[in-house]
Amino acid sequence: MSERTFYITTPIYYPNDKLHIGHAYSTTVADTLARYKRLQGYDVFYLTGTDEHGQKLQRKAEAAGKDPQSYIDGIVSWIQRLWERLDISYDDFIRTTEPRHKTVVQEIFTRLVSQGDIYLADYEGWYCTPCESFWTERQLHEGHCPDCGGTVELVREPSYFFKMSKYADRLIAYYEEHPEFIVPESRKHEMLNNFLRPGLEDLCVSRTSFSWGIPVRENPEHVVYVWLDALTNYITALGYLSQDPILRERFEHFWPANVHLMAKEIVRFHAIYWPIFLMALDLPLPKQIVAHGWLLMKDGKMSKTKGNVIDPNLLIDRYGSDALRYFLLREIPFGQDGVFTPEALMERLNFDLANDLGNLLHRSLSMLGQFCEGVIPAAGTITALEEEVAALAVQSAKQVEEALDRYDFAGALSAVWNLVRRGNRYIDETAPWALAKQQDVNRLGTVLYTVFEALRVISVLLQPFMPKTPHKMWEQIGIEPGEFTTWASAKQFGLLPSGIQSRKGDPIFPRLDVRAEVEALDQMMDQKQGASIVSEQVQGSSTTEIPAAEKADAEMTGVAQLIQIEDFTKVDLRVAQVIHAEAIPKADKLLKLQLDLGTEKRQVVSGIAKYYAPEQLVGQKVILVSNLKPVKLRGVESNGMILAASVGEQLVLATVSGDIPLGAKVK
RNA sequence: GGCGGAGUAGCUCAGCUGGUUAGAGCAUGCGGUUCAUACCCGCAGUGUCGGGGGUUCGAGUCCCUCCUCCGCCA
Repeated sequence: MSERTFYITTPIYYPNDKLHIGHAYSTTVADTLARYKRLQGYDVFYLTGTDEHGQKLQRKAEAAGKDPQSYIDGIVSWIQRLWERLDISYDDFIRTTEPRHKTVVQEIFTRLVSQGDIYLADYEGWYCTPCESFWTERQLHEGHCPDCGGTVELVREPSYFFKMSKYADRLIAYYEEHPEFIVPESRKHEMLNNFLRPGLEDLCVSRTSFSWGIPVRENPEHVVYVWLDALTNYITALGYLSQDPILRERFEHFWPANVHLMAKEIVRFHAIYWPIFLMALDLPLPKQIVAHGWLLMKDGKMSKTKGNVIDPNLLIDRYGSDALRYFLLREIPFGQDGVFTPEALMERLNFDLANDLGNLLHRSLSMLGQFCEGVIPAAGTITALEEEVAALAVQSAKQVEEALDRYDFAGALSAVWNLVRRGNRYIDETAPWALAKQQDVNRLGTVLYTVFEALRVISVLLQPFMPKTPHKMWEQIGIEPGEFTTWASAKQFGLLPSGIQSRKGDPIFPRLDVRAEVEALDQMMDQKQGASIVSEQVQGSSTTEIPAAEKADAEMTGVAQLIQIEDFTKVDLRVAQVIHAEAIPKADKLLKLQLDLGTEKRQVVSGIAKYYAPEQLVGQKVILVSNLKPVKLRGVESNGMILAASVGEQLVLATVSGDIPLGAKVK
């Protein structure tokens, strides 16, 4: 294991409802940092998860006629599916209802009681159920909850309290000794001026008004306060106080966290309560609390009632996960609020991705095909111009790191795009088509080599932000992930070997019809929740209860069972030939197939062993779903799926009716 | 009311510890190019850097004050 570790967390999300692009933003930001650190060679642990307790969830489940856990399970699997679709590379997903979390929280609570940091006393206050918050008399706004304006009820109950005041001075000192602790710094001032300096009140850390929580072991009518429960996920997930020595070791290895990432509204819990809990447990404090802004909609904060939420799945369906990630990271100045508008999204996708990056790759490959038979030439004489491009590439790589180190994602991407634009300009300046006409092979070689080397650097630098795009670029350029795609390789210009056979494909980002897309997106938002139901039914993955009103809404639109042509074109079907087939030991249904797609060979595992003997298959032409995410079946990697028709116990392979080259697209 | 942040080209924003003619992208106008996804490249701009005062040889960048917006708290 590497010496350098990097532990990063997102907040654990509250699964009372489906998530929106604001949550996707937090998680994407954390993912980008996790990927960046992995590329730099850090031993990274990236944690996300769900915060599954609380009265709100209990009531929501009741309203849906379900027990809380099964209600939550449905939403959690929806969330996990979303993260999968967004290429979120988390190392663990913690759910606060898991035993590994609950038992440790109970143990922590017991310990804090026994050392006197938590004590039992009477609590009286005004309670707002939707907000799960207690308010003092004077905090109320005309007798109503100052947060939501709802009704409050006077509650008196014996409760456990945490002695916050005992640790306040130590925390202030910690802030002073660690000026980087809270990012951005203005949040630190808020903490100091509003809470720490005026004096912390003891925090009520238990509830008796509902039962959906972690029971206090020595007094089970009490459940642990949601924040004490939720925040500790950051240590329970790693293995704090685990029975398993390997997990305990993991905790020692990664704790303290390098970054707790979150939106600004929960900074207070992370910057005050959490460090104090940790002090009481005698654990080191996290290195940084990093707060980002909100993603707002045109008409303000996202909210279900405003009907301005947009299901991230719809955007992924339409534009792809990389495009969505790019937009989020590029458009929102980190730390500030950003505004989501269909127009802004379209501009970013068309201008930056399609016109600048996609077109640069495409035009370069096109020239390479026409002038060099698709083979990357050796560079000839290097002039000052090439040196300038090379210098910019190296500089861009450094700027990306500097920007990422200060959480300036927009700045990092803009550094990459400087290089993209320089690439386009370089092509104009050198006019390879003219060089080809003049048959200036030496100069043409230099120019095209330089262009592709710049593209290689660009692809390497994009890895943290857009996980799929670099692979698409490499595939078309003709390089395999390896020594030319490492993070460090971006700082060296001239690594790309010559003689590579490129494989020009479709443009990696299609140019979009702005007007049509804006209209479609506006409509999606107008449809409110109906829109996400359509998406779910297409995916067939939801176990979430759909309220009747929303069901009716979906039925009225009448399109739930239809798919768009775009949905179909996402599936890349190819003609392939079986060149080898063998049974997989201990798997009576599976065969391991080697396929020839013309341009490449593929290994696919197929569940057709009951119907076909391996020798029957060799030579057969089949239809391959070529862009299916790779999986391991019985430990054997499968890169795609072949199509077959089946009914009952009958199954036949789908094939082509005439002669056509391998790799031909089926549509 | 207390504390903090922000106000820079039509729009979205960059401008670190004060230093030569204030920048980028988009939008606008003109021109070039044809390898490319009607794409790309060049040129042209416009800005009293919220208003006013001050410190300084010199301030968008520091200080004071006022206006507007936002955040946290009460």
